[in-house]
Amino acid sequence: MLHTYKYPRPALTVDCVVFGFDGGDLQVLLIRRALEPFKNRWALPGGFVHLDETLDEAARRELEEETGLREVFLEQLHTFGAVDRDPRERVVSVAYFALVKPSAATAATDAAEADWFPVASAAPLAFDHAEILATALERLRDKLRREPVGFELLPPKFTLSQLQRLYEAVLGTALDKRNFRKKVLGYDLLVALKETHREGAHRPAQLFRFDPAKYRRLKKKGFLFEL
Amino acid sequence: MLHTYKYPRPALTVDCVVFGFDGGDLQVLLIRRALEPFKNRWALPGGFVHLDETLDEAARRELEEETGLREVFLEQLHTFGAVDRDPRERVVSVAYFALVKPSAATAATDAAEADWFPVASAAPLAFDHAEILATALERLRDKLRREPVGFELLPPKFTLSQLQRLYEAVLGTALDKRNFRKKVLGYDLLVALKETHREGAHRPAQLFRFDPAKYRRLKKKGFLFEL
DNA sequence: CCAAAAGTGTTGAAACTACACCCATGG
DNA sequence: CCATGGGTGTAGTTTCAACACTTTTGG
Repeated sequence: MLHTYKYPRPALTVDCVVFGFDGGDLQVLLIRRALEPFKNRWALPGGFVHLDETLDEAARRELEEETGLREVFLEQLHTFGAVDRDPRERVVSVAYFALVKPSAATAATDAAEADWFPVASAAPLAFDHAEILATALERLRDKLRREPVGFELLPPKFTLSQLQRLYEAVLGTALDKRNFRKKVLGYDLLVALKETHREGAHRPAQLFRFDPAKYRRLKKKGFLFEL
Repeated sequence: MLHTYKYPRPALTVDCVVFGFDGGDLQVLLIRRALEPFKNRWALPGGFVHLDETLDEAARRELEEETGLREVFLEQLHTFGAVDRDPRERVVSVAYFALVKPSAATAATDAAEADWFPVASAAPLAFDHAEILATALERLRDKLRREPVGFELLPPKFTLSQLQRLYEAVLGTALDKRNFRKKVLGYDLLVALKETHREGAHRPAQLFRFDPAKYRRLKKKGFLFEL
């Protein structure tokens, strides 16, 4: 069945910039394209928006279809509409950015043609996806400093050092250990667990979890997180 | 001529939230709709995206066509894609937000069915435009606190009191005069002019202008403006 | 006992808040 | 001369940055 309109319309897609963290590098999830154009190039997961779904729904659907990921932190990023961003025809793309925890991240690797790449060395990408990725990175840095979202990239139980390494990897700066701990704990958003993290030949580390309820309460009172 | 596609496509529009400041209230520019649906209701200026223009270009074109405004500060806000946001058919809208100086603002009033409303008391709006406006307001508050964009809502030459009133109107809080002046001048982004602003039966006020070049230089060095 | 990461306090500098009076003008 | 908004400085408090050593573990 064909669809006919009085005026021409751009095609509308969603693309997702999916970030993960392996303890060392910030990573992006990419899909190897099976079809032309840009056949065999790596690209952001995404696809066409259906008429009966919202943009958010389209992003989640495509993400699940192409990478198997569900229940991730997902947020609209920016809409890209350069006239020639797709060589075939006019395509406008609503970009999303997603954060996934390491547990989910490994699942994604099973997906057919998906793989993780350190953001620093992301191969040449299809379309304008390099630009989209750059925009997403900028936004992530901003968000990390102003909202407690780092936890979305860590396991539910994590150590302060893991959290610090994440901040350092994303922001690209070294942070002072004592000041970092003071500040983070000062917000009183982390609960110390009765467990420790043992690994390697050194003192075990205290595990914490993030308390989202506490954060919501604080946010309502106009509280501003700032790393 | 008709246009035919293999899969159905949403229509794609842009909508602009245009803010102005009259010295007292923050205002939005609205258009009275001439056609159904929502005939005679007030709505955000906007319209369909053409195939040969970027989204930014579409926003600027529509703005000029419907309000006569040109050369305004314009930035993409968010894309709205609820399935039933337009009762006729699926329409996805890329929302923009714009800041205009008082001089330009008066021009807009001449436009056929355009008028300014205090944001607080914006009449019932068409479609989901109230939601778009709310999102834009949130963004404006955020932006005003983190980037020096307030000047886009003031005349090229302005007094510190005008600037402070703008901040107070947008943020909805009273600010301490001395601290405000100290902070703003401390950034060294304003140049004191040799003119004063005389008005009313009191001491004339020093006029300033914003120095965009200075700001660009500072920004490159990782400087963060914060009111 | 050695290597490796976890954990912990203090001090000086800078930034923030609160606050009250004199100044220049027009009417 | 009076009403109106313009303009200015300080002191106490809080926040920030810099900085080095001890602890616990596994091998």
